Amino acid sequence: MKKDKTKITIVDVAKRAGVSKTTISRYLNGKFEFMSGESQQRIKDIIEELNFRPNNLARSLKSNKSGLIGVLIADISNPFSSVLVKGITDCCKEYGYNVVIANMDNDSEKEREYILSMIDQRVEGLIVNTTGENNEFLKDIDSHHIPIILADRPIFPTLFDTVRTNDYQATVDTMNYLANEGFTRVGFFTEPFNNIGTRTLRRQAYRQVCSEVLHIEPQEYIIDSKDECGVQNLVENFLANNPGQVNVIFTANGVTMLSVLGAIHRMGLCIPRDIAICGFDNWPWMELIGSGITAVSQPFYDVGIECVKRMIFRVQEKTKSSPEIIELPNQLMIRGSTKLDK
Amino acid sequence: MKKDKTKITIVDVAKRAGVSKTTISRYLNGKFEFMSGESQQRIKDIIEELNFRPNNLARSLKSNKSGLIGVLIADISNPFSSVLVKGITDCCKEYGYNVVIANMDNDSEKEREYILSMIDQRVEGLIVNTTGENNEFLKDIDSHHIPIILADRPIFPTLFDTVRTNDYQATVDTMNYLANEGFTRVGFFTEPFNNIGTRTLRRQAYRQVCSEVLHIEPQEYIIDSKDECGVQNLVENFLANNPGQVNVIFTANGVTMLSVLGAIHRMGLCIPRDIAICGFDNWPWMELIGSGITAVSQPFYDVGIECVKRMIFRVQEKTKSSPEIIELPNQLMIRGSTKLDK
DNA sequence: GTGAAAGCGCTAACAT
DNA sequence: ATGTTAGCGCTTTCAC
Repeated sequence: MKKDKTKITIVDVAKRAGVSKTTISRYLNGKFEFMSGESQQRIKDIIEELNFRPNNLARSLKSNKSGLIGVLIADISNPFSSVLVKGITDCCKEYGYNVVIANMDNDSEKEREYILSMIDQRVEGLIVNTTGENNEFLKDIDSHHIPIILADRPIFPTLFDTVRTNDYQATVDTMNYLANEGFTRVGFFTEPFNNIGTRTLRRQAYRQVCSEVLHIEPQEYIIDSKDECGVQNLVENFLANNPGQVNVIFTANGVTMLSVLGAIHRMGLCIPRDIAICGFDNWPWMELIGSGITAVSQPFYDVGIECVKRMIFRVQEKTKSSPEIIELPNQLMIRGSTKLDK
Repeated sequence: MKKDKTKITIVDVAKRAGVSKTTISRYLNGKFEFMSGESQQRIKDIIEELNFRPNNLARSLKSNKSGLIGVLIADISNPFSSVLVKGITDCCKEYGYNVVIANMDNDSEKEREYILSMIDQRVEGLIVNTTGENNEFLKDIDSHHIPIILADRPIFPTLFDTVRTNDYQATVDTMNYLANEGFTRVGFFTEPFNNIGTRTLRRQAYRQVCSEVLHIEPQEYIIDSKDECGVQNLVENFLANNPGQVNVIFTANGVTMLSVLGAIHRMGLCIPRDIAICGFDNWPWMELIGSGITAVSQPFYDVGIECVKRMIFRVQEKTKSSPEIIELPNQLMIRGSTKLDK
């Protein structure tokens, strides 16, 4: 039906309409005051007839605004990421931005490469779920005058706008809940910390409640989620180290939860009779395991939304204000995996 | 440490280095044969000193190559999507492309908007996990000479390159397995078909085995996964309709599986004693439900990879060849949810 | 109400 | 080995 043999430009439209390209440009930018009603209609028809679409590359070059926001995700296969990305893309659409996305694969080298590549693309801002290994590098990026918003994972001291969840408080609350429930030993299972602010915060909170409320030594187990056998050993260790106690495992994130649940399943243990468990990240399937897995539900979608809103604020502000931390509330979903028969 | 008060360009570098901008351009493009070793070193130093990064917008405008690939995802919150996206981004990185991503939210209107927006951005190709409602529109896009690759969801008749999994055969195989296992009734649970090729194919295969192997009437249940109550009713119906039979539920995708499992869980039924179940999409947590959920594992990561490879082929080919279907194999993961006591 | 012309930052003939 | 020049497609003064 429609055809266009070769790239058609504003000039083609202008010729066909018998006006100058200035007028076409004005039309494209909605400045209809500067043309007659006839011209306007004519141009409209011709654009449709030629199936013309303005070249944003050229527009962007002129205006120095690409309409692009760069999003760097530490590990996009983490289910957390897709919810975050959904929040970001949904909100960007509202503001008329497009999203360039990159997957770091937990590799700080890739993170650096991508950041530079995004700058080359002249993205107007960067939303970063950081691998945690590029703090210095990120600071340098500031010299490119590109706003950076950290998603979920803070960097200390606070140099950038950060949108995160109240992990510290949520951990404290969960630990207190466990203490009230009658648990006497809590094992903290986590992936390696790797400078990731979120994990570190959760550990701090865990330690605090251990010493101040439970009056026990922290018991921390660092797992390698790819090593099934290793995870199983750690679970065994935890149980062996705490005979006669009321034990519960606290996992620092969803990946760890999945690994530990796998180990428990292979070991044939019954939740919560043999071992209770709870942890960060809440997913629909958690309702389906036994009588449900107690979990901290994190508002990742909203984190995405808030990141974009802050980004827009930064892009529009005239004089640079100081970085801000936006903290969103987590919610503890209590299910059967931490309910003791009383 | 490094500073740049204002946007610095190739001209600034040229001035500082005492050469013409052509030479800088050559340097940026690695054409070192065209300059002395000294110039090369000088330029290198100055670029670092000024913290200069070439403006890709300008480069792209010149070369008419944005280095961008557009990716349209029907529903990015579907776990399937994040694996697909990971495949795509990983592979794009290898070929030096960046990825612009958009979430359709299963909305065909948004799909159209985004496609146009991507064309405006001059993406070099489009990878589309389509909502299934824009077949005509997609055809028109061809007039923009932009290669389109369909990811996972085919459109019939075949007008575009498509990378998908062998759903038809996998469904037939699974159905045959169920028949062999001793099941006499298979209920097919799915979300509305909505023109989505994948779902339609699975239904066809289901029907074929019903009539040719099991010699039963197909029993299809269309669920609304948001309506918990409704799902539960359908499961009850299925059981009520088939008293005295050996029943199994076959779910057409992961979302349906989750809904149906939720209903079964709330109804207090035991898998597989009261009801057996299996279906499309395999996720780690499926090992953890009872004695495991039998599922068809789909190679979504590889689908992503193949989409990009095909895209690269299209971008580079001189004369347009006809569309091709690339079919990747699924794998049936047999677990306890379909094992009958014998 | 409309147009001519300069220029965004870069690339690529075509010189020399 | 290096520079001059003419654009890429669009926006935006400034002039009529």
